[in-house]
Amino acid sequence: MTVTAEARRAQDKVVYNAFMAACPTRQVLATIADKWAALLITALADGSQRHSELARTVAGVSQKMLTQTLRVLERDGVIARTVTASVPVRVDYELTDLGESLMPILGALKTWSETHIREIMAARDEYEARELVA
Amino acid sequence: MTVTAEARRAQDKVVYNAFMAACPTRQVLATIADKWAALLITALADGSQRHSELARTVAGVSQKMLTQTLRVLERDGVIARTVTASVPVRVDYELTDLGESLMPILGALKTWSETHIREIMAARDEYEARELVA
DNA sequence: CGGTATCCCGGTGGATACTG
DNA sequence: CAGTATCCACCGGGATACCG
Repeated sequence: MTVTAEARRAQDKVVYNAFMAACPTRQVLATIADKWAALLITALADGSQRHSELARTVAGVSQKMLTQTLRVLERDGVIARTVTASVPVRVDYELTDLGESLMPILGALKTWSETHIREIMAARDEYEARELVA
Repeated sequence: MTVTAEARRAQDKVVYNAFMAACPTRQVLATIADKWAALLITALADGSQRHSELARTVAGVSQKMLTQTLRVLERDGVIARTVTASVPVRVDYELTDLGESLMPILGALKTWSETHIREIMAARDEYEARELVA
């Protein structure tokens, strides 16, 4: 019965969406685990930086993504944006307490990554090697 | 001078790419922080599961993304795939030692998320409120 | 200086159908 | 059951140009 199958899938989707929306970890990952966020947070761990400083610190980020990512982090209360009305304008970004509290986790992740990256690379090489046989 | 500006940007890009490729944390985030990976790893934390079990546990994932994500995790040595040649075929997935070693971090992330999700939500609401004024 | 606005390409990921 | 293949809509994100 096609109709009920479709209905079932639609229902699954609703349940799934509710699940996704409710899952705090997903929310947090969505905020801090995208292409630039973790890098920016880490960059700000050492102290506040101006927009242009961040652009240099996190080399390779485009204007657009820098601003966009900063907005999301500001929106979620991880960083604070301070505008100083001078000529030219000066904008500083710094971690909030919430942002600071994230550092231990990012630190642990960094440590784990540096410790295990070789294993991962080795696993990849091995996997590639097996692929060549097939 | 347009030429040098372009050359500069190209050079920045090379430096950036090298930086990205060399950064272990980025590699790890690319592996575990995508839409489904963290969910799958967490699902396997309680013990091995079959392909179809995972599909049910992580409700909402498509066949394609389930298989694709499992492949990446297998490739990076985070999970192990075991095929039992029977009829029908049986495929089990389980965490490797490397995958297990990831759990404390994922656990910490989960704890942090559950602890601070309210603050994040509050920050968002406040941000939205400010937006309305402007 | 610190942004917006616009264009557009490529990759992500969902839906569907088919295979061993 | 587990996986592959195809098609396609969507949007992430880079390049560029323009504003306050």
